[in-house]
Amino acid sequence: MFAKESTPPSNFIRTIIEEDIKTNKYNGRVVTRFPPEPNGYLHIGHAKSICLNFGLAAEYGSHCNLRFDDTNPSKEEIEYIESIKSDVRWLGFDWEDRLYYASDYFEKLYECAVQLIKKGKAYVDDLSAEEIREYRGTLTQPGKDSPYRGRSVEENFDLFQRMRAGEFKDGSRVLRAKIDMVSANLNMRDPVMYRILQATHHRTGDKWCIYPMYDFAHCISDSIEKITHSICTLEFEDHRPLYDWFLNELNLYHPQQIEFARLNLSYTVMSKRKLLELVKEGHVSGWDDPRMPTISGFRRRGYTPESIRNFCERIGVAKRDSIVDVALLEHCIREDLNKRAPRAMAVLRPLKVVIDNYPENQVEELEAINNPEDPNMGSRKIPFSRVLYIEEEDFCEAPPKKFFRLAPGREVRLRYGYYIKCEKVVKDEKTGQVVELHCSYDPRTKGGWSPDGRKVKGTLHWVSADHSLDAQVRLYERLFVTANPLDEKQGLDFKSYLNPNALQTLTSCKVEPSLKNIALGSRYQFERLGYFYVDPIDSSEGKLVFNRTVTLRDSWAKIVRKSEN
RNA sequence: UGGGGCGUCGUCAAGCGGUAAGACACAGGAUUUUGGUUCCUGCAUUCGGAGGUUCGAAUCCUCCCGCCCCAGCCA
Repeated sequence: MFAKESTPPSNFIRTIIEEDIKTNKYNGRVVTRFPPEPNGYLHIGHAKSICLNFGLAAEYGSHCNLRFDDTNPSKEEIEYIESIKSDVRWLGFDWEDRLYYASDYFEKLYECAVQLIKKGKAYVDDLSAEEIREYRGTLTQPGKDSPYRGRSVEENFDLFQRMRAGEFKDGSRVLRAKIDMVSANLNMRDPVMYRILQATHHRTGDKWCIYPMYDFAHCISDSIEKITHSICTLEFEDHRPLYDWFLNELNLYHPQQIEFARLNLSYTVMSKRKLLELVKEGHVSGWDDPRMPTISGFRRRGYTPESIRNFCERIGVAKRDSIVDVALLEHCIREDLNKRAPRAMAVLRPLKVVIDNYPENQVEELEAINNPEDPNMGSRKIPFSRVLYIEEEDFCEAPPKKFFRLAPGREVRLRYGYYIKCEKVVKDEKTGQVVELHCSYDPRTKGGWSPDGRKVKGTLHWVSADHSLDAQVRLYERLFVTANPLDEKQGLDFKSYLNPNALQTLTSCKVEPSLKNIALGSRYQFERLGYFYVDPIDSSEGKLVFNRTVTLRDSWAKIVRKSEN
């Protein structure tokens, strides 16, 4: 693990940076930035970008800025800014005193625009949005010049000043770069630089009624911050000529834009728009619903920042579109929690077991190891008594082949307890449901060892009925039933692939008494079941609510699945 | 049918003219008081296809095929 972390895999961005350092392109500097728009919560795709940008900076002994790309007040909110900051921090990254906003640069941006106007490289256009679209042409047909393209520098300057002064209404005019209406790259067909928006900005208030567009604001913001490598996703590749054009025309410090493929994860969706839709339509409880691929969702699910960082490193960085198997993410969190999470016993679907030959009222304290992977975590005592609960699925009246658990007449081990043998099955007369088991125990097998060396095939987890604590447990599965919900075959909407069983809430779970006063947000492995997280929001004094982060690998389930097919 | 990208194992992904890393997944086996963990073993004679250059090609050239992105006053 450490070897892996100390020698990060090679990728094309690192190669570019190494080359730039060698040729002294930026005097050996490496400065990056993470530039989210505060219009939604961060998802694991952003985590990839965060790890990349902050990681690269750290690797080259430099820094990465956090900059909010807040140029569109109609979509952006303070709530998102706060969530983004806390998510980046939670992931383990630090922007120190370099928290920036594109809106901090509005005045500078305005000056740049004026400069382009004076250079004859920008003009105010009175065409409507629809007309601009028409004049732009199509993918295969060139565009044509706006009738306003030939305005004088003086007129453009005057109009632009009056746009800023609020003399015109929304949508009536825009400022455009004068580039090339017949360019094969649509982004170069006189892109809009400023639009009029009579909106209150979350930071600048009503100071502005014109707002810069992404292409104009982003390159200049990068330049102001002396970024060296401006890393963004593939869809901006076509924008690079424009990025370069603005900086060249303005004669500004010029960072290098580099594009990589965004992360896609199987069994989920990654676009903010779609995630917002799930939130707004109530398919999930919020942005931090543990079913969501958001950073806050994974946090609430019980994922650790380490596991997510490790995942981001393992998936690599490249330019080809891909869908990473969510099994890799699950592997990363299991790997982390296996080493760190203390073990405990919890019974999700309790089946009552009475040990008939165990003395009534007797209680024994048995020793249980907290984490077999880490002896330093010590051990604890768990009470054993005559009436216990075991997992419903650990008993089978007519066991199939390879079923090693409890069955009539069969002996199994209770973990850290005794060997018990099923003597009698009690069923509900009406439903035929097994409601209780009567077993006998072998007093010589205390702790789970047999002096005569006889072996049992199965070891079950259990809790003492009188000593156990009640708990609510939420079992989470994948949000979608299909690996690629965007593959909308037969015209099906991605939401038609939503997994109706992605959340199952169990309310009559029983957990061992040592979990009495555990900390909110702590993580446990419930033996044989999976890793669980104490939900910090819904748990309270005397009320335990656990979220299942991920199940343990389950080779028995695999066998069952195979035999079913 | 314009422009920009991309095609290496089921999924990610190294490789940059010297004869296909690694991870996940999967399949066997060993160990095991978690059917967990750990540990072995197997898993691309082949790099989208076809030609060509070369002693030698996933790497260079040519053509072809496929996939993604672009026609917001979103980012």
